[in-house]
Amino acid sequence: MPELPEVEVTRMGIEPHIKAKQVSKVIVRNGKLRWPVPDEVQLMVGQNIDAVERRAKYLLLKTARGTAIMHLGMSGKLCVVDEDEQVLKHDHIDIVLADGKTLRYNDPRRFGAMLWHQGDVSEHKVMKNLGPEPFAQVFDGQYLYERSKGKKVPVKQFIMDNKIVVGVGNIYANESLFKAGIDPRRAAGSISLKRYKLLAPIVVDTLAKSIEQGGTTLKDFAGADGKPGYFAQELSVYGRKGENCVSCETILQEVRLGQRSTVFCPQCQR
DNA sequence: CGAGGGACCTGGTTGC
DNA sequence: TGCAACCAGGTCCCTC
Repeated sequence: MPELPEVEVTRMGIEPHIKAKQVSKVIVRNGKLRWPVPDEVQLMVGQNIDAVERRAKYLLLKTARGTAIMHLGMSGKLCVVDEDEQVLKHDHIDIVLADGKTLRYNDPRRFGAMLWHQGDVSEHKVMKNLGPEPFAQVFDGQYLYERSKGKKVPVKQFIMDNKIVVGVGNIYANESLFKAGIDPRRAAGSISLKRYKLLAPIVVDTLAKSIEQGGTTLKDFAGADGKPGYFAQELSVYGRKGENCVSCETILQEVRLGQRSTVFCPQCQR
């Protein structure tokens, strides 16, 4: 998937095409996503899309009647196409607009979701337990340090925990820990305030830089306009197991933490 | 409560 | 070339 930068790049890409537009039809070709797509999504029909927001890796399409909550899972994509654009394999949902454009959701693995919520979205079950946005004021080294106290979980899993901070996926967790010089296997609770004060802004900068560059292009990500992201060129450790550390030339090692591949430099990261 | 693992899916790559 | 095994950006949910 799309990690947070990819979701934000998607949001920025689709917003100008769908904001303030009226929905004329919602076509659900295959509603078997992570959760069944509820019939309530039809409540969008006739409504205007008032806002296109993001919370964590969820995209929120707000209307007066309720909010469509969308998640891209591991392989989801949203593109704006003409209504009569040929339907391809895995094009599961169309949100057709009155101006002839369509927001089209494609997701081979179907780990993504489309849900509907009336009222305050932050109360929805997928939203209510989320930690702060990395770009929020409260997210800093002090915050991470306080939350990490007593935790034995490896620091990489700690920063990927959505209850701690949202939006830090596998790529950016690997990259941020490398830049901060922290061994991803270390117990979260054993890391000093000083090091968390180094790490927090690095996480923020890494995500921000990736957003600026249009996300990271991996197997199947492209922005809403179909253009690939350029952040992949910036990756120091992710996907580079067995290659040389960009800083000290040591061979990068891989371990699995929480069943996720974790690449690090045993020399630079302590 | 925390830690650990399976589950959900398809498709691309790797290795025999 | 064929086919099985393994891997992938996420996150929920179960058991211990």
